[in-house]
Amino acid sequence: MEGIGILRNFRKDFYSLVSQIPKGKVTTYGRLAKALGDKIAARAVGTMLNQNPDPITVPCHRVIRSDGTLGGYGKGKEKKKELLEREGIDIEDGKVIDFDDILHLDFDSDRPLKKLRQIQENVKKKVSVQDLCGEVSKIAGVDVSYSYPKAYSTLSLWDDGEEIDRFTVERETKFPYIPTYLAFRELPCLIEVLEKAEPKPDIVMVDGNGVLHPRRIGLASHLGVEMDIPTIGVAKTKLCGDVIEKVDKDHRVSEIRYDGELIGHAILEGSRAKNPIYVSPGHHVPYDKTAELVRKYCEYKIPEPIRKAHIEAKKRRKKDG
DNA sequence: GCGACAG
DNA sequence: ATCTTGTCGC
Repeated sequence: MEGIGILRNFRKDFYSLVSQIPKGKVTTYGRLAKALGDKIAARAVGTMLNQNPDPITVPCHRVIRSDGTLGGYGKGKEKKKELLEREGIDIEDGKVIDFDDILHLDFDSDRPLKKLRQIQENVKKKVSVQDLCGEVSKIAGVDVSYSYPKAYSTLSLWDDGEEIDRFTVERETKFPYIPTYLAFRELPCLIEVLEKAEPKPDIVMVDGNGVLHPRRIGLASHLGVEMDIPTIGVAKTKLCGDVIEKVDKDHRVSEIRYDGELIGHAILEGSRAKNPIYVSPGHHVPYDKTAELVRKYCEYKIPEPIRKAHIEAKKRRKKDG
């Protein structure tokens, strides 16, 4: 996989960025996200600060919210306030005063997320929704469960409507969850579990999007190109796009469009399901075949291969995680 | 307060 | 994704 170096060092590089904030200055979650290359990572910034391995060299107390309020702190907000005031920062009514003057902006960063976007653009060129999966009998569903920093990836293998195998692999999480960059977190896990699958599935259902993505390169599509296998993306909530027509018991399928372009379908199956799932081609599977195949495997809201994988991965996490 | 960004 | 008891509803 391209950009593996970035993935391995992403967290370390982030903590180095935080260490650049000098005493007497502050920055915001969003500014740090921008320094990483994409403001969408603001919440991931908060999560990583929360996992700060060394508060001595990584001054996460100097990261506050864009409205001047302090935000969270591992040892409590009072401790954060105390540390900031000790560094000469004025706080009134829980807000930092004279914000602009002490805002640290000039981070020395190579903006790793910008590079990852470039990788996505390159991979996207290789995505195809042409039918190359042929006659489908063997289907795999994959899902990943987390107990930081461990990741448990489970594969559920089906042949002719019957589950024939199910197993889990364990590895370290190297990259945080950042919306639209999910592939860089889960791809290593999914590739590892899929390489061990025997026999090889004709098609893989992934817990995440395919081309239903702002850059048309979600996890399922990225995985499909990376391993050169047919894939389908199945998401439980909507990442982007508009559901054209309301889905209910009578209208179980609706197109999802983004900038007027078809990028997937909302599908409501399973008698107890209230909200739809969001389905899109990953690689080498057309839109109609994607929707048809997913519906066929929906006993409940989520297609069975993914559901079984999901339950098993969670079980493994709770057992030895 | 609303809207909201896969896992 | 994870943190988490009981509870409401089909």
